[in-house]
Amino acid sequence: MAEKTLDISISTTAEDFGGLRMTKQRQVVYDVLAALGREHPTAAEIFVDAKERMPSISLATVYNCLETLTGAGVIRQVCIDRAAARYCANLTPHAHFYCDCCEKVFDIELKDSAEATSVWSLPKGSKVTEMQVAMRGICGLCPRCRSEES
Amino acid sequence: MAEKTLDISISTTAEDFGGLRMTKQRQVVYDVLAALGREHPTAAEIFVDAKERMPSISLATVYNCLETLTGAGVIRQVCIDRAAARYCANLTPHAHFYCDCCEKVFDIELKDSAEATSVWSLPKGSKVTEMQVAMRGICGLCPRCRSEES
DNA sequence: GCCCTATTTAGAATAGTTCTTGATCTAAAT
DNA sequence: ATTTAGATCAAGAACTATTCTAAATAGGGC
Repeated sequence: MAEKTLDISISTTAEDFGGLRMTKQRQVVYDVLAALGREHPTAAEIFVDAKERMPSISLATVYNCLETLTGAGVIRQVCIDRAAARYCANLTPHAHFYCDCCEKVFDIELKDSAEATSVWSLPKGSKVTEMQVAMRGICGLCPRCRSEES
Repeated sequence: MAEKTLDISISTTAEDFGGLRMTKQRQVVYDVLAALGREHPTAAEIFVDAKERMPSISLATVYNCLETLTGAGVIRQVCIDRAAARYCANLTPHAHFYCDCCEKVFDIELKDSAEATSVWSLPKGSKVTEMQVAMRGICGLCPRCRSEES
């Protein structure tokens, strides 16, 4: 599977994206996250992989980069309960499903032409800028999780 | 506003609820949370109020009680990003809205006859046992937040 | 190349939460 | 009433994820 790094590196290497520089460290952090695909790694996990590509990088920098990239809207932070924050490069509107059985985090896509906020009765005049939807249960995808169902 | 403590104290004081004892401390923690209504206090905030009713109570006990009550399904834990966990005694299916302007947390009810998961394309065979929906934006409810809108 | 500022590094500090230990309480059995 | 076993509590230590701090470094504009 080719690494999905082009989106960002072509358009922003050594240039600005939203007023920020795409530094080597930020590029590495983004690349690592994109390479991990749908795995939703934590900062510590990203740090391990980033260190392979750039041994001098520090954990604080990984945190800084993740914050910068999140602020720039290039990646998303995913918080499930109070566990360590996870990150993903999938920017389509989607929810997260944590499987109690296999302990993985899955992306759940929005149904065709559905609107994530549509089932909620929001007060008039309110404006939603961000939405995080986290579900927990049994994914039913892997054999073990299928048998787990009562 | 009368304190909404009866639900639990009548049925469970000194008795079991789900195999657990409703101890004085658990009762106090529940009462404090219920009395705070829709304010979504943190453990530390609950601790302050609980100490007024029972000066000997400790923070660790507040944490223990909150965990126990959450596990028993009597209250809900609400996590928004990585901020301190908040708690609420409102058990109806609802989402949370954090207002960036007034920094309050509001309950958002489900629309009539709507299903919270209905907009998401869940994999076949999956089973959702819990769902947390957190929105962030401007509530538009108080005057300041109304003027905040562009 | 030099200067200015943004960024990085490493480690200390912090906040929220969990863990540990011994004390206390409760319910049930004696 | 006493004993016993197990659950719960209090206090503080420990832990974890994250943020902060200060000094070093890097990169773009001149």
